Amino acid sequence: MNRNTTQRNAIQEVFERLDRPLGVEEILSRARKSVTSLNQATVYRNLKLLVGSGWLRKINTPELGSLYERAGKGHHHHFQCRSCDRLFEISGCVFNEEKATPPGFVTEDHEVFLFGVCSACR
Amino acid sequence: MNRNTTQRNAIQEVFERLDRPLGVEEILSRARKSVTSLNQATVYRNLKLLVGSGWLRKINTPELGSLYERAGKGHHHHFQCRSCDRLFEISGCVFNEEKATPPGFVTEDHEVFLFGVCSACR
DNA sequence: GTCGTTGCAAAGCCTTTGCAGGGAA
DNA sequence: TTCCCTGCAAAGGCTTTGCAACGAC
Repeated sequence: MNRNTTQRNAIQEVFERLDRPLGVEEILSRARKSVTSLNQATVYRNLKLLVGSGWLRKINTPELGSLYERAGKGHHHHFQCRSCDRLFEISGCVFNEEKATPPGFVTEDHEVFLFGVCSACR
Repeated sequence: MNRNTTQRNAIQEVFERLDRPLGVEEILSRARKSVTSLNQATVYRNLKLLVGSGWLRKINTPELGSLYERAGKGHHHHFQCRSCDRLFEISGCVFNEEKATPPGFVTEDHEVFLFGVCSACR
């Protein structure tokens, strides 16, 4: 079974504190404030482990590469601010899957990304 | 100015013939049928050139990496078949940007990906 | 004492770039 | 003849993996 390590705890604490989608680089630099020796490979391994255990969800964004967010928030979409390059969670979903699906196709899932300027950058 | 090369012509012909989003690997292998010596670096360079000239558009998909499609088709979205891993263009857009935008945010653009099974695979 | 975990370095993808030769205009 | 374009190989990002030492239990 999984063990409790300071490295993994540091990574999880970063997510709990910031509560928004994060990239590897930011996770690494922030978690290093508590565990100086933290290695990039360790971050990758733990992100994979946390995704596998259902604690994290991986988001493959069109413009920011792969980001990670806490799982279990229900279906939602994301907003990318082109000014500060941060990704925000948009709760709720007003997207009509049925209307958008071409005849003959079967839609199982969908993903929406909005791009623009966030309230803090305006 | 740009010159007319057999390599670039071969690449463009692949798009004209298939008329759907294509990845580098598929472009390369198909274009090689007419230009055997075609190199991967040449494909990358021409794709960038064709995007720059407005002939192609680059699509960064969440699950299939970067694909390219002919530009100038107007705003539309994409459907990814999880059975054959092909990307389809969905004409029209029933997405309400305003409704989806969080208060205080400004949306300039959006992107939608549907996932499921295409008509051919059903 | 186990065996999951870590750091480090090497290796793997995908994409870009330097360079010298080749070809379009 | 010019100089854009190509093939090849090397190099760059990002991510994964092999290995020996380490540490949780």
